[in-house]
Amino acid sequence: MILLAAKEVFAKHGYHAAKIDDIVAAAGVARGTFYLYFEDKRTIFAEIVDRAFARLGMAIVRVDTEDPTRSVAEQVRGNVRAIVHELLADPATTKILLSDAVGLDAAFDRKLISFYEEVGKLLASSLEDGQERGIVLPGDARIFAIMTLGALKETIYQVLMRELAYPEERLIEELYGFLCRGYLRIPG
Amino acid sequence: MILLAAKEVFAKHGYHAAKIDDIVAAAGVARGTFYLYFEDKRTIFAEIVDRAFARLGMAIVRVDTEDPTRSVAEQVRGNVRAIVHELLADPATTKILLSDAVGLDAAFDRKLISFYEEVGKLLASSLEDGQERGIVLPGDARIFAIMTLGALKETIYQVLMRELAYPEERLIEELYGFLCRGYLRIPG
Amino acid sequence: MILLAAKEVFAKHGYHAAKIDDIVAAAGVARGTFYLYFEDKRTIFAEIVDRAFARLGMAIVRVDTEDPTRSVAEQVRGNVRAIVHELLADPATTKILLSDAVGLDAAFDRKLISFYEEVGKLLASSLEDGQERGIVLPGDARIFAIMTLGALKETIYQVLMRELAYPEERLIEELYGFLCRGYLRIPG
Amino acid sequence: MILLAAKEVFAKHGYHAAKIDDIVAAAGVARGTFYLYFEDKRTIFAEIVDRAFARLGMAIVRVDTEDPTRSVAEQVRGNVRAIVHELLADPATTKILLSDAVGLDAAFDRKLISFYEEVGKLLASSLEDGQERGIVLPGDARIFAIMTLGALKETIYQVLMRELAYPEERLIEELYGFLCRGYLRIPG
DNA sequence: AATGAATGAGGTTTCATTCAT
DNA sequence: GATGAATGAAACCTCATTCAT
Repeated sequence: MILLAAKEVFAKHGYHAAKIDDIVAAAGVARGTFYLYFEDKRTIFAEIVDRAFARLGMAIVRVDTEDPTRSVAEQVRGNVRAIVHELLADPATTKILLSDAVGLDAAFDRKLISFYEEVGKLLASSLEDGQERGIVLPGDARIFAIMTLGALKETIYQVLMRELAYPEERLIEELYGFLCRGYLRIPG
Repeated sequence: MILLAAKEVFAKHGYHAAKIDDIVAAAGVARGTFYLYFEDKRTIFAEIVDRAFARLGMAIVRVDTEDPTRSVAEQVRGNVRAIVHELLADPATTKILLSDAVGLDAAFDRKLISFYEEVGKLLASSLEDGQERGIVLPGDARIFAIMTLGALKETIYQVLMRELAYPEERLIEELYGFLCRGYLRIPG
Repeated sequence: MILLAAKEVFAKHGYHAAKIDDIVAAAGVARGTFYLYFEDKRTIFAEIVDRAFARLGMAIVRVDTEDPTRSVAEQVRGNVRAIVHELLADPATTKILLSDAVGLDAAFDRKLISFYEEVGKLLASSLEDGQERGIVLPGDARIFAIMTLGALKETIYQVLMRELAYPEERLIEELYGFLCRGYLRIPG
Repeated sequence: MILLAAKEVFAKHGYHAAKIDDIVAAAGVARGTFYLYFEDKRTIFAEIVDRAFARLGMAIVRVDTEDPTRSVAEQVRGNVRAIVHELLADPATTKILLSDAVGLDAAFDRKLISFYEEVGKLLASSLEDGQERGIVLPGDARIFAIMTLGALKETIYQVLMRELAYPEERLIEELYGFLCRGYLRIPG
């Protein structure tokens, strides 16, 4: 399938270094077949990114602070787990999201920023919810959300790019712990 | 000066959309003159990134837990302040670092990863130092470093790309607070 | 029917802008079906032109200067009328003949020139006949034929392309008059 | 010079069969050089046609029926002579005008029709002038103009395409005679 | 040192045609 | 007979780089 082949090629070479020829060769179809299904290179790349965003969007569940069946801790961990799992399960796509799609062009930057803004809003509103219940420390929820997102993105990015050998569960625990406690205990 | 012009053009359009013509037009020199000073497009871009990395590298100072004149808190805040300031003082370069330089090609990815690895090592070793003194919570210092870097990068990235109106000092405080406490206080 | 659909599409868009897709869409058949009936795009276009030429060829009747039942004037008018009628009755085909088929490629140019040459020969021989009988002024009958053909072609071409609103009979009279008298009466 | 080379190539192969490669080969420059001076194939073709139209437009002079120094006959002959000369002097361009530029696409058709319309208007207004002075027979001057144009175009077209060996002066005389007298003398 | 006209490799895209179903 | 998914040759055009002046 062309989309799959394209995903691998983009992940391997990056957007610009990936030639249509590479994609069709990987897919085992003729050049024309590519253009039968996708308008152009940009379009298939956007398709890959959009699908990934859609999957990720579905992996994130709003935290319900009043849910009697699942503690907030469980729900937060669950979210972190789902996202980390989604990202690590398909490294090619994740590399595309975190590396190739970044700084592609102005229009694509807007798409990325827009997605992260949505995620940020969802997270921030959960955090504000938590702040009302005293579960979340006072402070700017929007920035909390951004920093959380950044910690997560960078962790996954470096794990993938540097091929760091951390088990998934370990990353989840570290991220969760970081959110709960930070790490600095400055005396006095 | 050509380098300055190139910086603005790269920041505005991104690496690939930036044409040599745009750069020389912005610099007010002829096309040939560009190649008198820079080997090629890649080289001038790398030069911009390398200089930025050098400046950033110099902004970061190893935390000395035994310095009697400056508390650790002060030193950490000072580091965060220096980095944030450096990044916000030259938004064009920062946009290049955080957006355009990402996913450019395999070689450039290595350069980026390598810089972040260096920064991570420095930070991690400070953290390990702090752990011995009980100032830093136990845990994987390398991951702490990565998450810290991610929180910082994403904050600056979104502030620049979304033109969020946070005063510099505010961002520093939020980042510092996040490192110290996280934000979650999960009951029970 | 495919030929009909092709005729309309060629007339509307011109040979090169007319895509096989447009033709089969207009004909309501699948792409493959087209190639069941026609070798290729060139062939169906040539078919349209050839049929048109055949019809036109049949519309032209050699003038018989000795026919006791129809005067020469009647016969000439009849020829002009038949040709004009044939051309205006099927504007799509006429546009193809006078516009799309012109300058298509070397081979097609030869086909056109060859048809016009045939028509010219027929006309010229009638004119020579008339010259012997004093009905046609002395002069180069071949050039008379060419100019007559040109006047006719241009008139129809402009009527079609500019959508000039001349009634058929009017055009016939003007053409006939032009052939009989020219229009200049240069004094002295 | 590229324009010259393009003209020859277009005249020889026709618009569509003429490849940019043919043009640059004929011009002895690299492919990129072509695009340095001309936007694309269409543009250089239009440039050739526009220049030809401009030259032809300048060759045509409005007939002044009151000019005491040149008789109307002289002026008409002069016009025919100028146009025929212009067309025969540069056969490549003329072939382009009369063959390749025809039916190229809708936009180009409009350009052609528009030029012929202008020429037609100029001629028609001269003819109307002549009608007032009794020099031109009564009748639709617009159609006279069209038929005149057609006779001229077709004559030149066939002379070029069939390589008919008529001396220039001969063609001028035949055309002039045709306009003055037509050729039919239908008895009774 | 500075220029900018010329270069041409390299990539994208189109669309007439084929052929297995 | 009919279909339409697949083909791939062919052509266009861009733009980083060179080099004679």
